[in-house]
Amino acid sequence: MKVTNKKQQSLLAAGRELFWKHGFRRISIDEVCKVAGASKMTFYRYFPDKLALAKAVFDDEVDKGTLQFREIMISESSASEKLEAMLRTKADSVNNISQEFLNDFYSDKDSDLRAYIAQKTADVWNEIVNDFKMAQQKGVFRSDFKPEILLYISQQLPGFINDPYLVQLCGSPQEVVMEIARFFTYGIAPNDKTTVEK
Amino acid sequence: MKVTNKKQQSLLAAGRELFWKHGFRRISIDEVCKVAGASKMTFYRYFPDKLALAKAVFDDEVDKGTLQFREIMISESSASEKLEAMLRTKADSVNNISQEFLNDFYSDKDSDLRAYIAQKTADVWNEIVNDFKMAQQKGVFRSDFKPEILLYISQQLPGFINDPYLVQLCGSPQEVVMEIARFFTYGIAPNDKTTVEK
DNA sequence: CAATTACTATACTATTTTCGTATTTTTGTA
DNA sequence: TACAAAAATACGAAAATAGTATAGTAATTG
Repeated sequence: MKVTNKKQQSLLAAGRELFWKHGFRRISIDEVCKVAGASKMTFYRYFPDKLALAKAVFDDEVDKGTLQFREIMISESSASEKLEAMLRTKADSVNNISQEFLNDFYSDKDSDLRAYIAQKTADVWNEIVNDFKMAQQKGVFRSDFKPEILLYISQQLPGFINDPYLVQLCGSPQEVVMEIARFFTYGIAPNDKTTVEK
Repeated sequence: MKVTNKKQQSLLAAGRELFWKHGFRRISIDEVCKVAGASKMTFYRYFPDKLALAKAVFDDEVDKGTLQFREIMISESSASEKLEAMLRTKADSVNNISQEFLNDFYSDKDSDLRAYIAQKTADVWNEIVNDFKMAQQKGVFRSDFKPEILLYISQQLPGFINDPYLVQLCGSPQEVVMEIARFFTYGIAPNDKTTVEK
C-alpha cells in the first residue's frame, strides 16, 4: 500500500507515534484521528481498519530500516565500520521501538497477523543476507564468513547492551557496541590492523 | 491511606509501573491485577476503584519526592550543592515521570481530582518553602533570598534542560543543571568562593 | 484441629468505549 | 455558482471494562 496523500501520511505518522509508545491494542482510531488532525471518515477512506494502519506503520518502519542498512552496505567504509554502524542502528532501533507495539503484534488472536510478520521478517532477513554475500564477494568480509551467524548474534544484542556488567566493563552502552563490533571484525587474535586500547 | 499489606503493595507497584508508561486512562483494572499477580476481588478489597489506586500512586510518588528533598536539605552540604542536588532530582523526575500520567490526572472530567491534586501540590509547596526558610535561618542561604522565587524558576527547568541551545552551550543537560545552580547560588558577580570555568 | 483470613477463579450485569457507517455541514477550489 | 473533499455530528452494533456475587482454595492463627 503506497502512501501518497497528505492526510494519509499524517494518519500514518500519528499511528506510528501512538502505537510506538503504547502499543497497538491500547490506541483507538479516534485517538489517532485526533492526533493526526483528521476525521474518522477520512481515516476509513484510506485504511480499511485499525489493523491496516498498524501494518502500514510496521511496513514503513521495516522499509526505513532496510534502507538504512543498504546505505551502510553501499558506503565506502571498512568491514569494521560497517559492522559498527549496523550494530549501532540496530541498538538504536531496539531502544526506540516500543516493545508494546511488537507485543501487540505478536500476541494478536488473529493469527493472520503473525504470518504477515513472519513473512515480512523472512523477506528482510533474506535481503540482508544477500547484501552481505554481495559485499563478501567484493572482498569486504573474509570469504568463509557466514552472514547468518552475524544476524543470529545481532538478535542477542539488546540483551548485551543492557547488561550492567558489560556496560560497566566498557564504560557505556555505545562502547559495548563498538567493542562487540571490533570483536566480530578482528576476532581475538592480535593483528597489525588495530590496537586494542583500554 | 497507609499501605502495609503485601498484595496491596504489589498492586500499587503494578499501578505505578503501568500508569507511568501509559497514563491512567488507558490501563484497566484487570491489567493491573494481572501484572500484580492478584485477582480482581483482591484489588477491590484494598481499593474502592481505579481512581483510588491512581491517587495512592500519586501520593506515594509525592511522598518519595518530598523525602528526597528533605534529605538534601538536612544534609551537611553547601548552598550550591543543595541547590544542584535539588535541581538534579527535579530534572530526573521530570524526565522519568510519564507526562501521560499527569495528563490523565489533570484532564479528568471528575473535577474532584483536580482539586485533590491542587491541594496536595499546595501542601508540598508549603512544606518546601518552610524547609527553605528554616535552612535560611541557619545561614545556609542569604537572608534576603525568597524561596518562592526559586520554586517558580524550578518550574521552568524542564524547558531549560531540553533546550538545544543551552545543552549545546553547556555540553550536556547535566551541565545545564549545574550551570543554573551556580548561577542562582552566586549570581553573576565574581567572588572568591568560586571560579567560573569554561 | 477448627476457625479465620487472604486470596483465586469464574460468572454475571450494567455501563462505557469503540467501531464502523450514514447524514449533514463546512471548506476549499475550479 | 457548482462541485468535490473533508469535517462534524450522530448513531446502532459490538466489544471492553467496571464492579459485584458466589463458591471454593490456600495459608495463618489461636
